[in-house]
Amino acid sequence: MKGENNAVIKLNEALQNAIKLLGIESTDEVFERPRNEGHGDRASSAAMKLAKTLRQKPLDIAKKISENLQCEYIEKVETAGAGFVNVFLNKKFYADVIEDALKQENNYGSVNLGNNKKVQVEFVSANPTGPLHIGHGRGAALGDSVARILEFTGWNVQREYYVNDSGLQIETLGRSTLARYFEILGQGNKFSFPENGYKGDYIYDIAKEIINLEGEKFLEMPENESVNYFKKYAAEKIMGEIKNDLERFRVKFDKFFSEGFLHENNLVMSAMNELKTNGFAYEQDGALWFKTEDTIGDDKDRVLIRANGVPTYFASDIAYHRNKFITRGFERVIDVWGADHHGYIARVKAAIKAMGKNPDDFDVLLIQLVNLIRDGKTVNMSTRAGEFVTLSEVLDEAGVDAARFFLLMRKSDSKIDFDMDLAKKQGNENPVYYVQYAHARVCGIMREYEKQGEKISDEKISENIFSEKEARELADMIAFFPDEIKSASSTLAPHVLTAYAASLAGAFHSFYNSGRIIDAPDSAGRVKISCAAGKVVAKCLELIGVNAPERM
RNA sequence: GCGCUUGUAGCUCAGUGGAUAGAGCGACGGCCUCCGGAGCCGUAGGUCAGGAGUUCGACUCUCCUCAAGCGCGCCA
Repeated sequence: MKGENNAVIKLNEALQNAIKLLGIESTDEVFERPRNEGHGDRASSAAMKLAKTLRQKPLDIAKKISENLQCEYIEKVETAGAGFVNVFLNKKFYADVIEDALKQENNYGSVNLGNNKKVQVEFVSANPTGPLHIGHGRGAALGDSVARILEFTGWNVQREYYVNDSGLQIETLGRSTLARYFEILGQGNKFSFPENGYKGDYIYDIAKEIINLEGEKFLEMPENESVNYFKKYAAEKIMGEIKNDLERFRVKFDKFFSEGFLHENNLVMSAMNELKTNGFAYEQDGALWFKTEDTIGDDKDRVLIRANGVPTYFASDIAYHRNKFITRGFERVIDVWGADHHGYIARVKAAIKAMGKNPDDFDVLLIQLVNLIRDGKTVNMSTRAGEFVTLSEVLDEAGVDAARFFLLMRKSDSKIDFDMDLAKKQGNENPVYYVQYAHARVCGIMREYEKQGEKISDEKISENIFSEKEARELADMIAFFPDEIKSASSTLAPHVLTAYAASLAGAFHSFYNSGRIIDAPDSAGRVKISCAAGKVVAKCLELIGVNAPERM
């Protein structure tokens, strides 16, 4: 398969053929990497898994498998423990791994898992009521990286931001801004600040802008007209700032989808009618209710349209997801939500089932809180109270690369301590520099190599380089890259790649320190290995949206 | 009360049924005549929250208990 390593494929096929010779029709068994050095370079536990179906002792099966194993890369086979098959690889394997990785250039690791199917990733979707903070940054980094990884693994990806531009929150935003407008003009007693209003300083800034643009005319205007103007102005202004922050954070969207669009085109009501027609909604106490199927996990029926005729947020969300799956034909939909919305998943899945789609095609990635730490202390944040550190401030301080790397280092559903002091450090205690440095170091070597009038040759790598442990381990890391990509893509988990990149960088640094690369007996081959490592590091960084600098 | 998530080294966390549980930071001790020392090598550090079960085999799956966070609204 394109993107995989040919040498690795041959090795795994040898295992599969050996298993088939036992009378098993098909198997997807592949070699694993044993933890313990004494257990060889690759191991398989297939014999133990097959013991039941074959009704033989695991160790006997293991012996048969090892006798059947035929592969040009295998130097020695042992059976061990309860029924492990341990394989020792020859040097040709590592040489071929590097040659194949280099030959595939930018496509190395680009395994096709998606078959060009349409998938939508919806993320950030922060309400335009205030600036993005570090938590939104985590969602942005995650959604964007997942989208990059899916693209790399053969999915047809669309990135979308859902703009909650109608409803109560925007009303509150407008009223908050209008209240500040009156306040600045010394008429604070004539329009009171809403109870759950937005208290951040940015609201004052927007009010001042309106004063500069429109003067004092809203002091005399009817409240409804003023609020309409203020909410529209403030929301657009804030949305503009959000877009600027996202662009700076290297996050691009294909579409900003407006909630207002759903209402203006009557799509919410038509979705509700469809549910009613199909028996998934009923009226009671003057409201319209969604009939939850208990099989999907939600425990009670939910209101769709209130007795006063106003649809709930859930109703818009049903219409929105109907639009994704049915109107726009996405075969798979991935939403990135804050973990505090987890109770909502069952409800939306139930709705997706009710519209005749498979809820398994809908994934929600939950992101836990980001705990910002400065000077060893937690910085508390609350959007409404106006106490928060904005994403933009974090980027000013730590830079885009450190911010993205840190936000993607952990799996999304565990909370992160974002240590501002560590992120700012330019040293080996900061993992992002460690990884970037490996890349810059490779580039430095390549520059030096070319300065000496040399270049990467077609000549095969001299196999005896791989009698050195550091070279073998680096080549082995490179051999596993396609597997890491598969894992990151199928579990929608960029942190797999940050962890892998750090290990790969470590393997390269060790290789570098174990002996000279240029001006060595096998320098042509050693440069090739370095070059392959540099390219894989660069690809990892690209997939998490971090720069791979040539100089630092 | 019910549900979701989390609990692994001093700290922050990896580990989607395989062998003796790993990494980074922090601590301690070494390595520059040399391609980039933003680096490398080594040492110490564990009741995988606790208990039971399934399995040839459990950090991983099931159940119970404990602890933390978050949900359970005709809010968004």
